[in-house]
Amino acid sequence: MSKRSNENATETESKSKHAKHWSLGLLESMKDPKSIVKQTKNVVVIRDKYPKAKVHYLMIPTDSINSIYKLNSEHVSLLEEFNELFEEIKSEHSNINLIAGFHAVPSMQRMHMHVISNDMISPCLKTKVHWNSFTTKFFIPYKDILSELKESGSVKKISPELHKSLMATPLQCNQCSFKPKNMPQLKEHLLTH
DNA sequence: GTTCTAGAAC
DNA sequence: GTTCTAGAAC
Repeated sequence: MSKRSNENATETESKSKHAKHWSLGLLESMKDPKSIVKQTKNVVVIRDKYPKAKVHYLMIPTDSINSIYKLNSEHVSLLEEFNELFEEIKSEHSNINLIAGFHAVPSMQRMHMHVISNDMISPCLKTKVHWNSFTTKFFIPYKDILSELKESGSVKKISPELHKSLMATPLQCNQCSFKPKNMPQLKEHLLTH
């Protein structure tokens, strides 16, 4: 079958004017019982649709907060609830190293905190951008966001130049000094940890 | 965010 | 010739 006819076959759902933009996907997942891991009045925890490690959850506020850059001092208590849920999740995964943080430049709408294991073993981890999103300063630890919010009442954006340079960071294992030549070599190496 | 694929890198 | 990466997607 040609590529063109493939596109036509799914045109109704993928190309119509009413199709939802991909960046709104988290709002759909938040409502999907199959994605939900746990839920409180203020927060929903879902499984990442394309996990980049053995454990990869997203913690999302029920309130319509578009990103960390919309946070103000009144959201400190929300972030403190995030930490309580993070501690709860850690206690449910006793032998796994979990880290919590935010992407400096998120692609998906609705503020979301990544809770991810440091093994980084997953078929969905494919590109240098994936890797650098979790292993460079592009990944802002939860505690950094909380203290910046407490100290200045908001979270400052990074410059496009810094964004570009972080994404271009040479590959470096997150658990040792190994510097892989390419992604396949990195993925092979991760299996040895 | 993912998919696809041209052309760079090997 | 095959593997791998990076940029377009209307």
